Amino acid sequence: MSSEVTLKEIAEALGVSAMTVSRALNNRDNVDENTRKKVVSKAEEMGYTPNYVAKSLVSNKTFTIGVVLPEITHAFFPEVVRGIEEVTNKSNYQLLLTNANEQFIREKKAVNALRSQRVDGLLISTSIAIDDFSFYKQIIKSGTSVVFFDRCIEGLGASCVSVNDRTSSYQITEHLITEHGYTKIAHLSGPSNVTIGKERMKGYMEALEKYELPMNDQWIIEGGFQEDKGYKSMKKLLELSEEEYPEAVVVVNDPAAFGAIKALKDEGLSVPDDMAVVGFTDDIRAPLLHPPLTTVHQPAYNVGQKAAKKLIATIENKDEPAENIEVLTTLKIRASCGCGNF
Amino acid sequence: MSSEVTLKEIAEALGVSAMTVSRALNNRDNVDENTRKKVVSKAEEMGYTPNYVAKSLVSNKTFTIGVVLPEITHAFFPEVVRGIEEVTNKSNYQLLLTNANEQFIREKKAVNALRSQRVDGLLISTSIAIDDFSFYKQIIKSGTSVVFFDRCIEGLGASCVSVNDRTSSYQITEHLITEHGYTKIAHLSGPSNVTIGKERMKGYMEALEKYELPMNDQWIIEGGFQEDKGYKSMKKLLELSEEEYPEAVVVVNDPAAFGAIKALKDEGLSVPDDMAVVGFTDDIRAPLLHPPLTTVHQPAYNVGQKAAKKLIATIENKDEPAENIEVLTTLKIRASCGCGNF
DNA sequence: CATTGATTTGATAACGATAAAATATTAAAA
DNA sequence: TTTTAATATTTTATCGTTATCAAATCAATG
Repeated sequence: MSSEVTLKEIAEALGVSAMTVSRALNNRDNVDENTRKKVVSKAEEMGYTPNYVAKSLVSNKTFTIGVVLPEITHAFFPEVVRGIEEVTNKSNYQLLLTNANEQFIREKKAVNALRSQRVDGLLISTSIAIDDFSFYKQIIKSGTSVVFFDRCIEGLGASCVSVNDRTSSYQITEHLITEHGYTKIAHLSGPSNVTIGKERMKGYMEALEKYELPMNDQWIIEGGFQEDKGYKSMKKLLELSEEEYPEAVVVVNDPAAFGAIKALKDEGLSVPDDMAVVGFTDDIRAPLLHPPLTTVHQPAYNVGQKAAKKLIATIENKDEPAENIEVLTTLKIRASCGCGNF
Repeated sequence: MSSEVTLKEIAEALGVSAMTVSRALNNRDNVDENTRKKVVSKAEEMGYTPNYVAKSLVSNKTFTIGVVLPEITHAFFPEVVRGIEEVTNKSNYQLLLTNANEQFIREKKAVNALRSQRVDGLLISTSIAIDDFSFYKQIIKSGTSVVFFDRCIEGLGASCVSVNDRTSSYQITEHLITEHGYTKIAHLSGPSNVTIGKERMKGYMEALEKYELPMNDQWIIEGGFQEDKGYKSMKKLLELSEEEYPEAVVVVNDPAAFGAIKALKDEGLSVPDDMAVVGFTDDIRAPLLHPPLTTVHQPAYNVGQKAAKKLIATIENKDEPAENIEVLTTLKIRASCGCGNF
């Protein structure tokens, strides 16, 4: 960052001690009003910017929060980041943003880097494929402030902000059953080792159980969160004979639902007449689809705000109790489920 | 961040000096292989994470890059960030992300904060409404590495990665003229004090001049980059009498075009039959619109990559010459311009 | 066995800021 | 004017790491 002006240089220029300059610039008491004015104007004149690196070394505080995302696409996470941003900005924390790209190795690397940067706390949405929690267990035990969001790891004593995945998934499945009378309902799931994947699957199954509908292993296809994964899963589902086709499909999220719908269209099938499709996320593109996608609206911005607030509270008060915060979703009924008039 | 293990503590535990531990962990020569092994395993055992804050204080290097965005919506910038991210990740730099929310005061605050954090360099896309460049002039003169992207400030000696806004705007306007024979073409512009706003306006005007079409002040409406701004601008355009309506409208970017189309629909007008509309950005939603939006595809990811690469080169070699890099766009011809078959 | 040279380790200072303790200065009270 | 109290300033040490130079250890050579 080039050679910057230091306190000492200002001090020398004025013939006072560095300490006095420090005091003056930080508005502490015990500084003569004249001295303060002289110092402030000199600092301005010399283009002084305080060195937070040095400050942090003394105070053991960086006013920096590390954010670990599993992906940065157009959909959910940028919106969460906006929510985080709004809160941290008000409290003068800076965001160190990292993207693990759905790989736990990169996630680990990112977390370690952030810890080395001595961030004051971590906001983490964990990548898929974690089976070993010892990494986070140790970090949390070491006293690091952590708040998980969306993709949480439970049982580690850290707070968690998520969406009521299970009940939302239940509700949208229920909608297909009670409003449309579908009895053959499939599920294109996410990876089973990610909480949200598991939870959404559970909600789907609970709804089927409740209404005593047939559960068919061939109708449950494990895939992923991306469009191409949804496409593949649907292709696989369509390998069944036509008589075995379900009437409706609950897809784990919107991007995957986009892929699934594309697969249906590629096969010459129509949505929702041949097969109804519902998603989860309320991606910005969902209302623009043909037909507009029925989905679960996730208040991403709100998730970000809540997580950031909780983390800052935890940072600034070590006795802040951990809690699981569930942000509530709303159903967005559009046309892809078979509802008309859209 | 809680109490962390230090070099000294490891040193004491092993009965050696801190210096030896430092050397061992940083793979310097002049360390006995046995000592190194002992140190490394002890560090592992004690859960040591190097304190980059202290390291930075000595080395005057933070391996951190500050990014200043004018907004974080779903469209262009998250994609740019992904591109930046890809490059910085490979070079082990961390990203400090800030959002100025289109306000220069916040932008200034963000830049100062980042400078205080002693970032190694800055990637800046400047907010609208800057009339005074002295702020950046001083920063660049102080030796700070800066690369502007998308919304550049020229003439300050800093590199800049942008899109060929003027010629792209020219081309899409030309398309309206030569392919569709429109002679009455309006422009909903961005704020005139932002480079990209100015450039796109210029391209539009050059096309009109080239083809000797009438230029009408009532057809040039200054607005902004957001959907609501586009909506308002179009409403204003529609205050003209119907005979004065243009046949086509070039909108400064896609979100504003979405707003403009909404305004047209609200007035009962159809796109493109009553009025053709084209945008700029190739927002993820553009192909999903009714009708799909003809627009200019901006390689956002590529802009991010190029900007990050240039910045890192500048950081690591102070003699790296400044340059203006123009990333080329492509026309995305869809249906909103009047082209059929979509 | 002393000498040389290489290798390995240690002590000290420094990076830029601040906390805490020690002085110095000024103002108020006796 | 002296004493005391209040205010203002300086000095020293410290945060965790590394650069630099000094010291110690070791191996090889004559």
